[in-house]
Amino acid sequence: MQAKRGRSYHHGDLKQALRDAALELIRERGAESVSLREISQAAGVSHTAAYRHYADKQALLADLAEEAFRTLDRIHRRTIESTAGGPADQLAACGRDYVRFAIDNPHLLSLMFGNVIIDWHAHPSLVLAGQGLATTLETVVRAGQAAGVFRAGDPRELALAAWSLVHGLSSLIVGRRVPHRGAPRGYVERGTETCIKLLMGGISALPKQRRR
Amino acid sequence: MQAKRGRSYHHGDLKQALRDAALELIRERGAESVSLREISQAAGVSHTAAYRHYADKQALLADLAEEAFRTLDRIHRRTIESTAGGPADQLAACGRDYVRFAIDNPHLLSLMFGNVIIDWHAHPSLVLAGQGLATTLETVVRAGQAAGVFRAGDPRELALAAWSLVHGLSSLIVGRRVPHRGAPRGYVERGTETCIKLLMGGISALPKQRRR
DNA sequence: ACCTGAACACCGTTCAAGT
DNA sequence: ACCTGAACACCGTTCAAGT
Repeated sequence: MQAKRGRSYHHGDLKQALRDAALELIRERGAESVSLREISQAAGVSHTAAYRHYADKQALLADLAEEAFRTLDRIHRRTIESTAGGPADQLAACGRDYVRFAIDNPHLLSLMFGNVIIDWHAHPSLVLAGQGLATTLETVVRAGQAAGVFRAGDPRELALAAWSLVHGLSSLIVGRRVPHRGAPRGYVERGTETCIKLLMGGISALPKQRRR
Repeated sequence: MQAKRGRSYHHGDLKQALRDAALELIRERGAESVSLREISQAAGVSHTAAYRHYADKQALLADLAEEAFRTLDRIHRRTIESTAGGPADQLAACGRDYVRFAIDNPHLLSLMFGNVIIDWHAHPSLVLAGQGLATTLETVVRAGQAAGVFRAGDPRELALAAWSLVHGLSSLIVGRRVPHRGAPRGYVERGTETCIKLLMGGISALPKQRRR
């Protein structure tokens, strides 16, 4: 976490200072409402200094999105590690993690999945970080199939279905398409559990009577 | 479709001309990349003329999003009407409609669900159009429960789960988070069917052995 | 090597003025 | 009533210049 070179410039590490400033502003108001100029100002440099470290504004946003993808993936992997009940419980726990991450970081979810970053393919390491998230889910699905608790089929497609469910719910909550405030207490929580139940019911290899 | 007043102004109906021009530009390049000035230019008026008909750019975008919500809802209602096999088939058909709409109109889906429109609550008729979409799905879920083919539970939560699944898939496809081009032929189609199957497996009231 | 300041071509929005 | 054109305060980005 130290500057790689001397102290011949302002911040020791302007790139990290820009990241920090940008992340804070985006967390508050969303990437659409934050300009590169005010990020630079918040980092204490002139409005063109960022171009020494990023090709353009998109590159800075892509860097932050990449970090967010890796953070969420790390949360998933830790949860998988610390959940003892097998793949079904692990997948359900990851789903809850995902929704909680979205609720706690709504503007980050938009950055990761909205089209703030226009040309996704222009940022290969971002693509990789996104694929990492998908791969982790796929691993759990494969484990569940191997254990005979998840139904047969292409694991990538089953993982996609699981991802779609929790991502769709997160996206609807964050976008306020679903009553959030002003809804009966615990509505989001119960909606999440209903989604998880639907996922478990749909992915399970066991007949319905056997479960729970 | 006629101008409500005389021909004392350019287009007969500038508001509609603005809508048309905006919709075409957004379909091509996405709302984030289209300016109000070029929409006005495409409609053949000065860059401030739009303010006679919309409070600001957000209001124009909200108008288009509202139209898109109503279009998708109309598609759903027609599908429900023309699908004979009962609520399960109707819900599955709506899911396929939803994903197809997203693939055919990626930039519209972003407009409807991304955070291009910053203050969702500032546009009450847009909120209503969005709720209409949810209500239609809820109606099918209620019908399925009444017929005993869908499991018991709060129909709003079950409808939310169904919506989440197809919306999440659509959103991942449109955002290119899931291999689209360059993927094995029919990957999206098979992924969609896997999602629908998961939905049906999760929402069904019947034991697994009885289905299909 | 790293940062600044002026400059350029754009934005969204306002407002007085024209018909 | 409807539209225009100048003006304002912003953008992202480029580039010559400073240390």
